[in-house]
Amino acid sequence: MTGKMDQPELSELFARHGLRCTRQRKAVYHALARTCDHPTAGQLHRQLTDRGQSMSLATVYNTLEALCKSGLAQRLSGNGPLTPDSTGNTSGSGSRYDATLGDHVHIRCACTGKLHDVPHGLGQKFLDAIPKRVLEEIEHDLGVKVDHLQIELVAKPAQ
Amino acid sequence: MTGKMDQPELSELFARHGLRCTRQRKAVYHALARTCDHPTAGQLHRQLTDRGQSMSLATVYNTLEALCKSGLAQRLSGNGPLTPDSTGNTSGSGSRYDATLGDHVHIRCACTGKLHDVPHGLGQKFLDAIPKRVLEEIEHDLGVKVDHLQIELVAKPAQ
DNA sequence: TTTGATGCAAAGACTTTGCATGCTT
DNA sequence: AAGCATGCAAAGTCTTTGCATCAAA
Repeated sequence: MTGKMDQPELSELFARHGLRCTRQRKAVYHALARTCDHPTAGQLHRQLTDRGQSMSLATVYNTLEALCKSGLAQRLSGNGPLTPDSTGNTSGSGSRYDATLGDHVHIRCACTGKLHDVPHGLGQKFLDAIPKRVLEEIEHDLGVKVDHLQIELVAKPAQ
Repeated sequence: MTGKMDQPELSELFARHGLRCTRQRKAVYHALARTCDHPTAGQLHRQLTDRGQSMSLATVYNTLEALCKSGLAQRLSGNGPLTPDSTGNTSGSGSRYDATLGDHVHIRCACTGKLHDVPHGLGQKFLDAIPKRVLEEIEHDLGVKVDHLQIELVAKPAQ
């Protein structure tokens, strides 16, 4: 799992991906890799500055873009619901980011727009059920090479 | 198919969904239902005004929200790539909208961020392959009710 | 030392909102 | 006639960019 990531490993990881290792990048990557919810740039920035980390919002954006370009993170579909939630937070808007590599399944709350990982075992069952044959057929018919899947279950709390 | 939608049908459809039938709403819905790519609000607005339809961008947004709330359209995950394409268009940014009801599969170009429907037959094969059992297991374990799936194949043109 | 990252602030894009006016029902 | 939709413009977010400064390699 990517959860436990201490300094030396991180600096190696960055080096392997051609990224300089700075305090800010370590902080952003660490914060991203540690959660299984999928924060927006703004949420990450608040989270980090609340913990005493000083860094500018622009740097969070730049860092996230660097991480995505180098393959250490991915940008997910953004838009949650349009309206601010009861606490006044506009929690749904803005792109969300994810440091988990490889295909996995997300679940989005239809009410709050929050995005989470489906626990690995369950998500894997889902992915395993997809026949490669169908994917190949789609690739062939449309003349494309499928790079990865993005699967989202939109769900409400059970009644 | 929803493609062929003329006036009287549209006014009935709106009425059934509790929406007033105005020139602008007909235009927006018609434009949305007619394509299988998934335009942003801005793209729709440009498309409509280019065809001589006069309407404000705010109305396009308001109309799309009304359509979504009444169940005639859905908002899709927005974010394509961050950078404007070669023609200077920032084609990827902004929410995309879809007038097709029910689950279906999208394909997104990893380069341009453009979103399209996977042709119905192929998409259906994909969806049919998902075992209900796994979905029920997820619902049970997480205590949720899955409303719908959002599946996106991120792909590049075949080499 | 060289090169790339950061911070700040400003610019830009996307989206929502308030209010007067007009149109559907 | 009543009430909702429209248009406009203004305000609010979210995101990117330019440039001077600073830090990693």
